[in-house]
Amino acid sequence: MKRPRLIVITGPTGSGKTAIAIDIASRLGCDIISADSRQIYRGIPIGTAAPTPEQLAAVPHHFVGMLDLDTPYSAAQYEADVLSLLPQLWEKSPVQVMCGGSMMYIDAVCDGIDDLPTISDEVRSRVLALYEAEGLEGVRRRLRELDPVSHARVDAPNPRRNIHALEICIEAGVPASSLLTGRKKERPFDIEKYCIDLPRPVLFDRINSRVDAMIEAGLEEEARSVYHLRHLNSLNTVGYKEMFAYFDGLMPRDTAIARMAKNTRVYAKKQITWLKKAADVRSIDHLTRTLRADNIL
RNA sequence: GGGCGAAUACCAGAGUGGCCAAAUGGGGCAGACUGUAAAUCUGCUGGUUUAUACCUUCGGUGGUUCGAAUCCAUCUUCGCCCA
Repeated sequence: MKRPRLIVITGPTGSGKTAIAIDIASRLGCDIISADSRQIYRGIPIGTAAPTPEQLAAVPHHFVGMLDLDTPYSAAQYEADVLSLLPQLWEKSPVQVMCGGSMMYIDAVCDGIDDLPTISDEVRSRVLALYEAEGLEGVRRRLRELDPVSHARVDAPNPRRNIHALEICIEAGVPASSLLTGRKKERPFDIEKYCIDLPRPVLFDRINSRVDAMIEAGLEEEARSVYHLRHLNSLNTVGYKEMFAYFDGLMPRDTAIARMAKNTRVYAKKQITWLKKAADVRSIDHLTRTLRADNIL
């Protein structure tokens, strides 16, 4: 019996993943599992370049526009959700397509991440209080007491990482580092990763014009409509941050738009860096070639 | 024609005798990443393959000085003001 397959299509933002994935999925007759930490939210389709209603109608999508903006979500949650969904999808087709640029989400599904406790509100606010009272130093000090290994390993000047390590220690009652196995999880399916790799000037041109298109499509209105929720993590997102700054009078509109494009380019670069490190990613051409050979494309 | 002011690295902009290859911001480049990841954080950004080292830079030229981006003279360009 053949193992089911998961075809992962990824690449930096603006590289054209969505269109390619839809093309391929529609020919394969499968669904699309979106791997995008922002398109998963409802109400922000323009700024996140979510698939259009037509695209959504062409191929069944999962994890798009699924959550309210105030619902917390995470890579681990995504891993669990995808793993529980996949068996149902495979009943329809032995090949499924995952598409997205949230590299950590993709890794969570493909390689797994270690089981860590969910941080309770109580622990979260306790650590936050410590951070506010004693700063990063205070957090680092406490972390060193509870978990010297993490203290040494965590990116010292990074508040979020230190806070999180400490939260895990407190929540779990054991050192966070003791919970990390560093082992890849075995999956009962084959995974193939493909990446769209455009020349940087081409990619950056696409990003710049996509920002203009978003503005034309009404990004400003969309951002206004969620402005009251701006403190939420789901809106700590390129496109919205800059618009909010403009609304708050922190910068002129033109500057906000220019920064949006710039920050999108920076984001793309981070994705490229992540992709460079991944050894198991092949070029998208490889996929289209094999599909053509099989007469699917 | 006269008076004043300005000229600094990719850009903006500090620096006004030694601690200056030159603050800071922007932009650019590179990287980290195990439950907020479109997040969060880091490094580099005159040259010399490494450098607590050397070399070349602060509009041009010539001086003063042990030592100049910083002082003087002069030239050039730009801005403002008076004709």
